[in-house]
Amino acid sequence: MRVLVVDDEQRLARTLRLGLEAEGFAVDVAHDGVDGLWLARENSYDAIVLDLMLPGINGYQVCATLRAEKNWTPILMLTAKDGEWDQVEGLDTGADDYLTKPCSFPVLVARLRAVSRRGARERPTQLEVGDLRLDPAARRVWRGDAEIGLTAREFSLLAFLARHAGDVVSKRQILDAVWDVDFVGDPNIVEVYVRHLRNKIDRPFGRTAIQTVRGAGYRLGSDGG
Amino acid sequence: MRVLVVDDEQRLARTLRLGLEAEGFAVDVAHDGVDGLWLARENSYDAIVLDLMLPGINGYQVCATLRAEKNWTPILMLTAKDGEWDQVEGLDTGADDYLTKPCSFPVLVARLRAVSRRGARERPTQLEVGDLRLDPAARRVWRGDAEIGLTAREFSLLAFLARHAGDVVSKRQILDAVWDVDFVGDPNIVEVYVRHLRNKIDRPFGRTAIQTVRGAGYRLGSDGG
DNA sequence: GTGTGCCTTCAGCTCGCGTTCAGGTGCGGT
DNA sequence: ACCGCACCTGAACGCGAGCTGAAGGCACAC
Repeated sequence: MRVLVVDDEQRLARTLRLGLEAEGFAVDVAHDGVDGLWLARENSYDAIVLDLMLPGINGYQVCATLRAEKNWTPILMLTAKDGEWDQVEGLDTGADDYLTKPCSFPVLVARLRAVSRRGARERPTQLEVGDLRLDPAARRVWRGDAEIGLTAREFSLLAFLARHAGDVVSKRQILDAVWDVDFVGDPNIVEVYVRHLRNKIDRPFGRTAIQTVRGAGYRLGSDGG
Repeated sequence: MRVLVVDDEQRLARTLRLGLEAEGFAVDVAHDGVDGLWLARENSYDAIVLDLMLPGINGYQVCATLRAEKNWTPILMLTAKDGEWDQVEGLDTGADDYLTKPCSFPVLVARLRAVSRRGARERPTQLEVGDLRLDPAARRVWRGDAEIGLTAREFSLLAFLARHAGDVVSKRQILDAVWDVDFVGDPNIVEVYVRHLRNKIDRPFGRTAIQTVRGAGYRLGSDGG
């Protein structure tokens, strides 16, 4: 779970980062609207926590800009205002949920989970690449009619490749998405898991769906398999 | 699209009426549980927005009463932040969705549409997964012809799994839905209850309807049992 | 008070999974 | 032809997710 926190209050931002990381989120932080917008564009987050009041461009504008760019990353808006329900009127910037500061941390985490889950639900139910079929919700994979058992990591990796089917994805991109943005350790782990996958989804079927692009990364293609 | 709003806060009810009408809904408003119940009985709505805290009879009772009367109109329950959840025993009141106040208007509309859409395709009185059958209203469960006695928690858990049959649900999702959004305590409780359930609905029948998906959660499936 | 049933906590255990490592292989560059 | 680097391979290891049995605590009935 990757989360972007955009808040100019250093102390709050820091608290959020630490707390969310403790909850198992991978957290990026931006301290103003420009940085936040840039990070949101460059990366793919599961959710964005966005403070309304920001130096430079404010939360509304960040949100509206992203939506205008067809970026549907779930956004949880933080507002210091009282009068809570006033937000109801005319607040259609495209945020998925609102929270009034101060709010309790468990509440924020719960809402964040709800919001990102809802975003996830709107993604395609099934992924298909050639005769390879995977169901992210059920966490199941088939090659033709044969179901294949994968471990959690193997599944995450395959799902990531499938979402970028036909494209080359670098080892770094894979580490960021399947492991953690700040993964430290031997990148060889990717090769190891690619091998596991090939042994399960390719070799038994005489296929080569996962191709190595030397010096660039890997590509999942329907051709060759 | 006819919608009934039941809320005793005049200002909020007014805001909702105007907003929803602007969205093209036909809106009726009731300011207490008795009126709400009466309107819900007399008319046929596509959805009901129901505040939990009401003078006289509360939202929970309204919901339970309607369900007891086999009225399956989709219900979107509104709760104030924190605390009120505690009063909702087992969280299985028969409401179709919950929303915590304050919430954004777009969110409310989206959820309302989702809920009424779900209701549109003939809400099943009973949940069926393979030869497992459960009646949420009566809180009874059968495997084939044999009725199985479950405790409140066991039933809530099974009902939640059944509503997401075929999909993997994480331990966290289960805690949020069956226990509380801000449940604190040993998540091991989920494993314990899964075990209880298996001992009652699977083992005696030589089935494995509840599958463990290591690193991801649990899945209730018709296959495998 | 006594008893019963349910919810929750805890500690011990097991095995699968994730990760690391130490070679091995082959492609690309010069 | 040679070399270096990127990638492949097989095995080994440590850990932690999930399973289990038991016991404590609480509410409710009698």
